[in-house]
Amino acid sequence: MAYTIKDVAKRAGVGIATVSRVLNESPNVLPETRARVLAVIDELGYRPNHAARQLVTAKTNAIAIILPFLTRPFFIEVLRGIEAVVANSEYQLIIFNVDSPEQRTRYFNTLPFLGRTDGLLIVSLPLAPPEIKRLQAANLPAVMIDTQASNLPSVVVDNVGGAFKAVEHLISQGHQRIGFVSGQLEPDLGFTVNRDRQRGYEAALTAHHLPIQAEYVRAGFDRRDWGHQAALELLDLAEPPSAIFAANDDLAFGIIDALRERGLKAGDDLAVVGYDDLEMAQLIGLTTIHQPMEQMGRKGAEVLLAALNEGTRRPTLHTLPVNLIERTSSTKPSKV
Amino acid sequence: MAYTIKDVAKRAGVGIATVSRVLNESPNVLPETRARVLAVIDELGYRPNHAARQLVTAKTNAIAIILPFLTRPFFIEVLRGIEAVVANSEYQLIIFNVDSPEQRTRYFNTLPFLGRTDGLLIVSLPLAPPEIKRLQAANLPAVMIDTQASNLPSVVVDNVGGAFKAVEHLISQGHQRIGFVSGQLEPDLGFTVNRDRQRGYEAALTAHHLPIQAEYVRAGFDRRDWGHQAALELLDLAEPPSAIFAANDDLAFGIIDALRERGLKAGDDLAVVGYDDLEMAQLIGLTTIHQPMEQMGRKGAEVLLAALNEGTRRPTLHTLPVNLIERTSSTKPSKV
DNA sequence: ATGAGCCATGGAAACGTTTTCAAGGCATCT
DNA sequence: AGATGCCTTGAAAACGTTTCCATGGCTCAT
Repeated sequence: MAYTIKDVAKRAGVGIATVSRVLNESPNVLPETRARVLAVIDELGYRPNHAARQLVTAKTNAIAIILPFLTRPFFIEVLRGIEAVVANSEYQLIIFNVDSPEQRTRYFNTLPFLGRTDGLLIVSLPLAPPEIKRLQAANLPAVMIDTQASNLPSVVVDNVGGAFKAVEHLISQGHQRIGFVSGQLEPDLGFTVNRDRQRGYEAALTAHHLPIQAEYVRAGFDRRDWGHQAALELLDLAEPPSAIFAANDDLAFGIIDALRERGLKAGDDLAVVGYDDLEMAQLIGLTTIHQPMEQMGRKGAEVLLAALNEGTRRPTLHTLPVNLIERTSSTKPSKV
Repeated sequence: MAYTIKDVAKRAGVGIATVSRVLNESPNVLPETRARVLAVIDELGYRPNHAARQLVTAKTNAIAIILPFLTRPFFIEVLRGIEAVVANSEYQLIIFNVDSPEQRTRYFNTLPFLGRTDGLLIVSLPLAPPEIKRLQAANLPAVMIDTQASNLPSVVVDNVGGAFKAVEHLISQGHQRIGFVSGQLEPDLGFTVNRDRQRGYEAALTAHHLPIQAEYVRAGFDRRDWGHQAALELLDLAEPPSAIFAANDDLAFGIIDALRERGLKAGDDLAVVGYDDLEMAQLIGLTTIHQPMEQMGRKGAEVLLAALNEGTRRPTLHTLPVNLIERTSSTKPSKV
């Protein structure tokens, strides 16, 4: 079929080893030899066979990214950051989406990327110790993004601190009764975001000597319609909160929707703060915690590439900062 | 390092050919032999080496997807559909994002996926004839999604027809002066969406004996802020349009934003129709053309997999339907 | 009983590289 | 002039599979 290194060698009147040396930019090749070989390569349109190369070098030049819920904006942004970095490297990006606990288990049991990739980026999915052990046994460098493992490099944001900031902001606006709406606290796939943000919520209340009221905490699902429903439930309480902190922007959108349904307006009638700073948050004036999603992806990819190229493999923890973006959904309420 | 087929053969007391036969589910193996080999495989935790296998079979078990602007919702949805199908196959998904004309050129000139993938999914990027020729010369099956090539299987939606529907809807609501806001008509990367939708816009006007007025057509950029700016420009005309058809939802969001700035409301004061039916369109009540983005991805992936498995390679054209979703942004205007 | 044919199996070639090792040429130093 | 050593080069081994081909045992029909 396609030309092989042998064809090039024959045509250039050299041995295949010399062609290989030219291909791999070995310094010990006479300039004129190199030129001749390159000319033949160009003439034939020769391209080295990846599989053969991989077989002998045991290097795939690919890395895999494993992430859940390809549909959610957060993961897309992370993916973007990763892609941007990887595209500028010699590596290719193989993507594995996990949408269910079964799929997750299957992936980490069968390790389908083993032998197909040089490294692994794991987004948001916490790993059990035996799973980590298996990765390390397979000698597969891995970097965790938005989740943490003590013996793997990890890139995270401070979810507890971010939630603390959000709630503290509401308190500084004079709010005393602050609701919390989030997805499952112990979800199937083991994310800890919601739990962490709840912790930040509680810490902020406690720090300001406010009570933690169970009826103000609504943990349900990571879906907009849950935000909607939870907001209605909170509004129907005998003493409804005057502000709501949503564990992510999507929930906040649902909440704002519910308010509108009741003829209320976020900001004027009830303060709402979200988390993520999705593009849409700006559009509708949602106060929220900005987290550098794309940058998390970038950072994670950079750490992995560094590990691959330089062999560095210390399990460093990179914590990226989050900050509050004040918009109209949390302006000072008329009545406190 | 890892165990090889030789280790398994030796330990099972068979030849390597027999192990290979077991691995590949060849029928001509005695059940007891098979069982013995499988036991050893399990015992050693043996896993076949991909590179070696690829080298001899010339099959990679991977497909590549090339798409622009990983950040835009449309492409994400398509990607989702593709991923869903591919995940259930034996193939892995390698992703190439192209954000600039240079990158596009580089990809299609160097064909970095050549020899690394068995097939190609190309999203939205039109291909020049020589590029197609090169793909076919390399014997790389490819399927186009949201773009069309006469000699490659293609999955498209009817953009002209969709735009026609949108504008016809506005006309049926009594509108006579209808603006059109879109991104570049001849963009760098060669998309034809905007051009196609403009054609639909003009066709609808003509079909209903309405004039095509140049000042009502605002082609600029595929960005929300352009929608914003274009809307303001249209409003400032001596005789502003009473309705605007936006070539995509994102532009429509910008338009609605601009209206709000002027104290106007989409639907009440000026009708707005978008295109895409993004999730957010529902949230803000935008009338829009729904296109089955995820399904396009699914269909494209299915066509490619069929081509790979069955060797079918006819350049069939699959056109998916679009339909109008009526919401509040296009309710009957007070004054016509 | 004998030949034909089938089935399970193993040996070995082939896939296309990289890399090791040996060798030859040439310049430099003594 | 001869020895030393570096630089360039090529032959061949190795990587771990699949697959072709040959072989031997067995069944079945004659």
